[in-house]
Amino acid sequence: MKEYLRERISAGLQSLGLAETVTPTFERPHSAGHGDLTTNVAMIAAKAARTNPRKLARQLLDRIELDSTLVDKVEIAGPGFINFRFTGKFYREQLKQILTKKNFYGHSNIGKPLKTQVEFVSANPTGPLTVGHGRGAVYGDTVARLLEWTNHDVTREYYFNNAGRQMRILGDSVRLRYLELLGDAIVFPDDYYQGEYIKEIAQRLVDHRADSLRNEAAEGIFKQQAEQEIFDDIKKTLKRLDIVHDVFYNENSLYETGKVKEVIEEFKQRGLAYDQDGAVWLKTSVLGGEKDKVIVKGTGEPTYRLPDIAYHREKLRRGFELVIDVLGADHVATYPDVLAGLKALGFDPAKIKVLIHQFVTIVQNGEVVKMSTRKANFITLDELIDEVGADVARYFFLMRGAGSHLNFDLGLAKEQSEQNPVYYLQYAHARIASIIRNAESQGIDVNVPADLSLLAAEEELGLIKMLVNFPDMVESCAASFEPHRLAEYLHDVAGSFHKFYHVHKVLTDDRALAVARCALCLATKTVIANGFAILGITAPEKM
RNA sequence: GGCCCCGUAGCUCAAUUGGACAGAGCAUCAGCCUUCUAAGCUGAGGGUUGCGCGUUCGAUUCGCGCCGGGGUCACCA
Repeated sequence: MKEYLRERISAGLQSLGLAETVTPTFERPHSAGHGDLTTNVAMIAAKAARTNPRKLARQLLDRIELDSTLVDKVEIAGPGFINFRFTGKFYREQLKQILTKKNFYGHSNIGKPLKTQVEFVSANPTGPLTVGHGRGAVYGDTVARLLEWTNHDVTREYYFNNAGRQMRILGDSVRLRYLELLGDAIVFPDDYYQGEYIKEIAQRLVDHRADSLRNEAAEGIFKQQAEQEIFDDIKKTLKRLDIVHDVFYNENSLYETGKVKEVIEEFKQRGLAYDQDGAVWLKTSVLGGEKDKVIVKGTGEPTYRLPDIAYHREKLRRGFELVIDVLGADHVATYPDVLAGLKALGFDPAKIKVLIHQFVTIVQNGEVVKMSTRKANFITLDELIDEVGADVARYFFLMRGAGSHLNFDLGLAKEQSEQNPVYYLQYAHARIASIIRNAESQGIDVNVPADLSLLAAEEELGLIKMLVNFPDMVESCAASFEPHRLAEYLHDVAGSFHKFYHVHKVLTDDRALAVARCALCLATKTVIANGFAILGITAPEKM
């Protein structure tokens, strides 16, 4: 429809000699009184046309012809908006599309499919996932789902590092707890992992291996055991939220295959790296950065920058045309160096989109809880899911924009879980399912073609119009990586449905009308279910 | 101090990416179940969109300057 109007309006502008000044755009007015679609071309072009917007709009409309079976009414309103209202026929056709396409309604083939990677979570296996990780996990997964619905080929990837200082400390933390359980007197350093889970891992080692590990090194069995158990837990937690990664990429492999070394060599060859004070420096200052940065320390160990650049180079070498990194706000400062480094190596950084989500502030009993894995001061994602369930947890993280610093009051989340917005949506779905069951038990065949022209009431048309927006909604949410707008939209759909439900009885004695309303119910159910599929929320048949 | 996010109803957050009267939920108050699920619906109150300039037909949205909160600026990841 937009395409049709765009073509018509463009033709009109052409004949007025204004085709160069403006390309028409259309949007849905928020007020129903302003029609179904609106354009502001007349206001934008008015200056160049040396006339006032309303006059220009009039001239424009006089020069074009519109298909009256699609467009019911055109109005010039306000400062110069042109409002279009579509015919019932047009909407009935759209409604049929929903009923025909079912699970696929909202899938779009627009744009060329890109081989896409979404990297998210990527927490090192030093402890359980926290509520803080939850936001990135759910956000990343939902962005991946949106991209799948817009026909991209998506790989979900988890990047981790099982070497390095933190993992060494993790292994030694387990070793000390193990010795403690054996009755040895130990000194447990403050900067070691304080969590209970460390003791549990140590306990299992005692159970299975008794005191046979007394002289083992921290980096051996202790670290391995910890890594494995913690990783298993992380995967289990993610699975509860219906998040499954396709690839777990180990940072270490970049060293083993010589990729890291290659990158250093190449930087040096290009004159972008140099030795100084025993370290290797990258000339980030000539790549747009403020100052040069160290990529290999005096100890011979690289800083995070180097493997990150090597990793992203591999991403692009693996053929990904779109690479999405989902990062927490604490990583904002890290990616410019990585992108600059890639550009210097001859890769196109525009293929990489970095999505930053702000932190979740945890509030408990009116106090802000500072989370730290090492200090074991955290609320785990598992605890949250135990309390409120996976659907509420997912919805909670998705209902706000990624850029908002959201406050999470755990007590409130528990209290409100019975009255959580997600139930409002699920209730609409369950309600429809129930109506359809009743219809079938009354012998109404809900699948026969209905006379949709019977749906003429305000609440019916309002609902239909809402439903028809779904594909556009999916597309624009995917394009802007903003799942929260889909959540808002579904909330509105549910609202429209509940209103319709209260005003009109679906299963009336008028059989033809009942069938038509059932069709509307089924279409609504489809849109809600498809929206839930994108958000990763279950669509209950009963509540 | 430099850079990045944020500041909207009592609280938590939206606002179609510059559009028409700034909207939801929670909380408060008043109504609606002998009708398909009341986890629902209807109505009321609640706002100088942190403050001040500017850009233009039009600003919550863009620019500049303040104020306040968070993050980040390592040979830590």
